[in-house]
Amino acid sequence: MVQKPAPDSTRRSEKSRRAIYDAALALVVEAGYAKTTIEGIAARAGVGKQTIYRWWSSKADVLLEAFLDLSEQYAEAVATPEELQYGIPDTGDLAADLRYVLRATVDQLLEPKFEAPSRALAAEGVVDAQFAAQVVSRLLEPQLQLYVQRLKAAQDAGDVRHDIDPRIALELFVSPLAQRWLQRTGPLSYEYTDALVDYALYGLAPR
Amino acid sequence: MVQKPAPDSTRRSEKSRRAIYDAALALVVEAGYAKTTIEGIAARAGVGKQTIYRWWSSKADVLLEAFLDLSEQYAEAVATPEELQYGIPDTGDLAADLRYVLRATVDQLLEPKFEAPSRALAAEGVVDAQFAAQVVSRLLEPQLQLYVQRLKAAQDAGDVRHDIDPRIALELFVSPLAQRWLQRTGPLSYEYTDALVDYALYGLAPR
Amino acid sequence: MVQKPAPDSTRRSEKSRRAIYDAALALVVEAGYAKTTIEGIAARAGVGKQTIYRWWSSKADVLLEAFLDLSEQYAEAVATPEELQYGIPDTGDLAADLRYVLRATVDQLLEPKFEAPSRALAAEGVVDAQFAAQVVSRLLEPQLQLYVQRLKAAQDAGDVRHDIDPRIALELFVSPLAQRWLQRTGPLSYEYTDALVDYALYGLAPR
Amino acid sequence: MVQKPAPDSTRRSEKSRRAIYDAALALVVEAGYAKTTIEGIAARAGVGKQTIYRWWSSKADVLLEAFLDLSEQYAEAVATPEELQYGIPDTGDLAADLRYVLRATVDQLLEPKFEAPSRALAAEGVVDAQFAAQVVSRLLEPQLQLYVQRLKAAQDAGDVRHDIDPRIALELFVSPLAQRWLQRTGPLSYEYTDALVDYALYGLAPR
DNA sequence: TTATAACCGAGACGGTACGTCTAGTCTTGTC
DNA sequence: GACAAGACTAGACGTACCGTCTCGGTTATAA
Repeated sequence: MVQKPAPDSTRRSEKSRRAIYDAALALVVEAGYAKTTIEGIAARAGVGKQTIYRWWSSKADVLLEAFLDLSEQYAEAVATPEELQYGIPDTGDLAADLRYVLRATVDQLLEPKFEAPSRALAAEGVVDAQFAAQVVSRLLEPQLQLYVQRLKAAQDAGDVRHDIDPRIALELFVSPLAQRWLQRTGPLSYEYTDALVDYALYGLAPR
Repeated sequence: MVQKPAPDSTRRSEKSRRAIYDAALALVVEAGYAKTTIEGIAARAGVGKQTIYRWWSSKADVLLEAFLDLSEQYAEAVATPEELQYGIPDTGDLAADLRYVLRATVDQLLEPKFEAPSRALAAEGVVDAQFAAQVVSRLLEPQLQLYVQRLKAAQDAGDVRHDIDPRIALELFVSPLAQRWLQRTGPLSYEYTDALVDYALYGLAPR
Repeated sequence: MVQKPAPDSTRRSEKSRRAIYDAALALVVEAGYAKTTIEGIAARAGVGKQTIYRWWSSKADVLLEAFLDLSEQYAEAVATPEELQYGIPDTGDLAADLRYVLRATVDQLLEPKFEAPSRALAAEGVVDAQFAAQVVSRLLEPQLQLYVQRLKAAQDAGDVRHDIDPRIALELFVSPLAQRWLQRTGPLSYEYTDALVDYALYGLAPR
Repeated sequence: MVQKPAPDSTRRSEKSRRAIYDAALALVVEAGYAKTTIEGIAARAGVGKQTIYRWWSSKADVLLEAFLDLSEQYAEAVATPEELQYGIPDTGDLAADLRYVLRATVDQLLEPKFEAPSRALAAEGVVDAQFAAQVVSRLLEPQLQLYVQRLKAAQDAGDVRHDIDPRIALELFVSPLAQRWLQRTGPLSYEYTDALVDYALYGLAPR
């Protein structure tokens, strides 16, 4: 089997890469993922198709990198210095901190520039295990680890049972929100996320 | 706008419909959703393309109906008479009942004949709101309502706080499983689902 | 080989046949032969497709009968009693008679209701030998025989050489007109047809 | 109206063009014009459909160019140097020259590789005025002009009346042959074409 | 006078081809 | 050698008709 020699990344055009990211994100927002095509991205970016095929293996791959790039830019632009380590606030009141973060997540999930590409990546991952591994390791898991850290701190402070696994525990409030958003099984609201925090922390069974 | 007259469903070929369902499901399992085409379904079913376009509006639409049909068949074939009302068991022990059902769900989620089409429907819904509404109302919500009923019974029995909303509460253990499966954010196992039931019922905070 | 039993023509619907003729002719005039379809004819005639397939073997076949019917109607409506035997006038002046008939032919060839179906039949015949045999025997040859008769009369009157074959001779003036019209190799005009009569009767070589 | 940008003909694949010509001609000969499809041509030529649609506007258009190309090749292969100017022989005996050429034409008209595509082009032209203009200007008229030249030479030599129009005169013997062939109104033979030359040159009326 | 068989309008069916669109590869000329 | 441009083979899209078939309904002889 003849292996195509890897392209020389030192000679890569930064301008083209940026144009491709912008075009891919814009098309997904404007036309939807299904109607976004490699040809369309190339045309909008003013780039040859081969330049896309040289550096990425699929439409989804382009979009993943474009979205990661967007997230980075966004984080740099918005975050205050103390949020730059990009954690979940720790005011000592776990419930309040979680309510705050989930409310912020709701806001972000409804912002079209994030929503459209996020959905595209998620959909691709649902159906393509290999791609899902990329999405999880580069996008989802890093975010979930922030919750793990906050929950571990809460365990140290005695606010969370010591026999629970933080990696599972976070799913009690994160996954319901994720599923409602992804599968549209219900509306998103602050009341909803507040309730999730309450139920998750104190359980469904009477005390 | 010119409206095509609706086809006469009384003259519809039952044989063709069945063949289309079978072909669609088989192709999704064998080749994957992305490589499943209307043309391929028609060819495999021994049917003209127009027969598909006459009765369904898209590949996803075909698959949804095929899957609903499959579920019906499966339910009829497998269910014992008392399960035929198709509920969640109520032995009086809520935790045990939920553990049982979630373990069964894990088994089903890993069965290829269910997994492949389920993922396809989910992925389409993630990206297409209109289709998602169909999936939710015809597939997901009916299943979720079974949990609502069981939780209400548990409230009556005093096993669940009276101030919680069952429709939200069920998400504490269902959504984590759904998300791990859909997005592949973690492995599925009986230990995992057992833990979910425990955490959800008794909360994360110490008693 | 199982032979389909011939349909019972005594029970045939005259109304449908007329409607089919009208629809076929109208569509060929309005939309052109290529865009005229059996389905279109059936729809316009308010007739089931099977009613067409029952009585005719092809689109061309329908059109041939429709055109023959039209010609009959036209002949009955227009012809004076003495023309009803439908011959070429014989005033004793062969050249004048031919000039008259060819001028009338030019007029008819340019009339859309005749032109469109005539062209369609001709085109089909060019490419389909079996159909051409129908067209020749039912449409073209009967008309050409009128020239044969007139030329034979002219031979008897001594106006035409006795050693010529009238069936060939008539082509000297008829075929040029036919070809100009069919293949559009030149314009049709009275001057042109007058010239044809002159050249044909008296030859190209100097006397 | 949005105009598709014209493709860059300098980058056109010569190999594909040749393959398309060959496939088109072969299919018309083997299967007939009606059963020759763009898809079939593409498949036989080992070419994408788009490559045909990029360079031609219709099946008829492909065939016209294929036939012109064939004619060129044929002319180069067969013609002796002196025939390469490709005229009608001028031995001084007009009648003999015309008899010779018309006999050769009969032979060619009956050769399947020429007959099938010629008929297809003629049939299309009968029904499509715009296409007919192409056929006439690129195929028919150049051939007819050869007769015009020969007849003008004959006029100079005193063998043809000076008051006749050669462009019309040639039709006296060419059009009958053309019509018999096209519309199959009669058999083709050397006796027939010889008679046409005789009648046309010396007229039908007695001398 | 009914029944019964054909024609009839309607249109669903298995197919085939249309003309368009995009995938992914390859080629050409520019920087 | 990366790049913009775009021609190439391949094949799916959704539509339009083909010619066959099945369905009720409506006549028009034959029982």
